Parts: sequence; C-alpha cells; structure tokens
Amino acid sequence: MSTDHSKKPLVSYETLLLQFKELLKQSNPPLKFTKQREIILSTLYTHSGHYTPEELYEIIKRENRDLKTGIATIYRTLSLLENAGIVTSISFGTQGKKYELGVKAHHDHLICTKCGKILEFFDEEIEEKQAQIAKEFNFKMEDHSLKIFGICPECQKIEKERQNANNKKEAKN
Amino acid sequence: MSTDHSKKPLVSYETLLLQFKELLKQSNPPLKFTKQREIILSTLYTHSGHYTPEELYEIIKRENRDLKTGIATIYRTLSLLENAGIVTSISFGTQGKKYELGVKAHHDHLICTKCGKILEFFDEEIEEKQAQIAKEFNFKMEDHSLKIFGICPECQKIEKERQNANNKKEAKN
DNA sequence: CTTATTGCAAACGTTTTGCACGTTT
DNA sequence: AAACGTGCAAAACGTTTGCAATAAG
Repeated sequence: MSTDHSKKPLVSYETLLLQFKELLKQSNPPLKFTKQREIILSTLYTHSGHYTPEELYEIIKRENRDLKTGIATIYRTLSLLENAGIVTSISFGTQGKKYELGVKAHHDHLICTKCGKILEFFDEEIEEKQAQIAKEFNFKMEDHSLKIFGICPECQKIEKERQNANNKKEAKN
Repeated sequence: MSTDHSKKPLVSYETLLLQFKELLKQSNPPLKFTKQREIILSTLYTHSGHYTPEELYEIIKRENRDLKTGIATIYRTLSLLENAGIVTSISFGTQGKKYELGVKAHHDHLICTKCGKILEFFDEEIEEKQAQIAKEFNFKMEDHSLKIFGICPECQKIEKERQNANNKKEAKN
C-alpha cells in the first residue's frame, strides 16, 4: 500500500491556472475568467485539504476583504471545477459535501467520526478488485468511492483520557 | 467473490416482527408497538430493495389507504430501525439516503448512475484489506462503505440503441 | 391513567435559482 | 456591444422538531 500525505498538489499554480483558463476558453459557449473564479481556485491550491462550500466561503471572505464573493458563486464554481475534473468531492450524507483539488492521484478516505478529520490512502489491490467486480456485473464503471469510518488516533487518546478521569472520580466516591 | 442477489431477507416476517417487538420492549423507556411501525417494517420486508423515505412513504400511502402515516413517522421509524440495526442506509450526497432491511449479511454496492438501480456484492479480500489499512493508520474502524458507480447492463443497452437510431437518422440526411 | 407516538405544519441547514446589475470578452 | 457571471434574496430540497391530539400499555 502506498500512502500519500503530500500537502502540496502535484502541479504548480501557474500550470493549474493555465489549465483552468484553457478549459474555460474551450467550453461551448466559452466561459469567462473572473476574479472570483481565480480566487476560489487559488484558495483551494494554497489550502490543501477538504472543505465544505461554507468553509471555503469563510476562508475566502476572511482573506479577501476587498473582493465580494457570494456563497452562490462558490457553489457554482465548485460544480464547474468538479465537472471539469479539477476538484473532487466526498459526500457526507445530508450534511453535505467536502471538496478538494483533484490534481492529486486517485485515493480513498479514512474519516474520523469524532473530529471529522480526513486521511487519504491508496491500495492498488483494492482498485483492481473493484474493476474486476464491475466487469463481472457488466457494469461500465465510471467512478468509485471507498470510505472507512472510525476514530482517529488522536480522538482515541482523548477518549481514553476521559475514561481515566472518570475512573479516578468514581474511585474517590 | 460471492454475489448475493436474493430478493428475500434471511428471516421470516414472524421472526423479524418478534425481534422488533422485543427490541421495543427492552428499550429504556419502553417503546410502543404501533400500526405505523408495523406497516413500515412489513413494507420494507415485502418490498425488498433500497428506498428513500419519500419512496417508502409513497408505497405505504398507496397500499394502506385506510391508515394515515405521515412522512415524519417514516423518518422517525427508519432512524429507530437503523439504530437498532434492523435496517441499514446508503447515502447519496445531498440527495439523501436509501434504506433497506439490514438482516442480510454485510455487502457493498454497485450503483447505476442512469437509472439509480442498486446491485450488491461482497468481496472478502477487500474486506480484509480495509481492516488492514485502518490498522496501519491506527484507526479504530467503525464502519466502511464502498460504492462503485457506473452504467448497468440494461442502461448500456438503451444507450447503444439510442446511438444506433441516431446513426440511422444521420445516414438518411 | 400514564406515557409514548402521531400528523401536521413550521423550522432547519444546505443547495439552487431568478433576476437586475456588473464584468469580461 | 454582446454575453456570461455576479450578489442578493427567495425558493427548493430533504430532514427535523414543537405541539396538541391520539393510541398503546
């Protein structure tokens, strides 16, 4: 298994930006390159990680006091970027989606159910198995998503400490 | 790989109902066995498959003209049944969840992106790999979800037929 | 007779949309 | 100048909740 913890995307921002501009130009009808779209892209680039539209909106508002960017534009741009394959999303039931720059290699997720932290992993064997299963069912595979839910090491530690504290208290009584 | 296409749950309805009644009685405080709860359970039993609360609501309304059952009760009962481990859910991003009777063995899902059909599979090797990965990350695994998205054989066929029809039309012009 | 459960409607949080105005091309 | 993009507020969507009436134990 290979683990990919790199916090930096694989391409430079210049390359990414060019890629994005090219995409806009090639669209039919051609789309426009706006300040808002640039800021959303650059924010995703500089803040490597998984964000809800709301979280991204807060970061952008805080870091760009001069330019107004509405939440609707965040949603619209994230959809655009996702359809273009520039970002990918991971969904959390009714509680929404989190987005990340998708220029990294494909990977799956470990999600902490206590603190919401997301770790990434990649396993070639599982990838192959999935393709094989799709084939067996005559499914034309388009995508797949593997999520492992659990408690991360840090939260396990916190849990243990809380238990110890409780035990001490009970011992006193 | 073992494939489980059985459209019938593993236990009889009588057994399931007893299990449910026992569960209600054992709760603290004890919960009540109502007509609505029985109908929701029996509808899930007789209509094997995956349903959104809305879909279940429509089925129940159609098949039980005499008893009024509100959508809120569907939601409340599905939560109850899920917490009790009697049904399981599979979530679809912002578009909600689908529920199924969960007395069957654990399995993962193949989901058709055209028609929404859900097929089930189980692969021991993938299961093991997941447990191993969680261990490597010191994650205390609670659950996992593997979804393969793609186009089912039927929809592939429909797609091909549509293409053929289009080709003929173009040939005419 | 007590307590949980119900349907209803209102509230909720997230996402989408209509529209007049601004910006990019 | 033409057309796309924007912010805003309202609407839409799936889900949850408060409440008075009802049914189960």
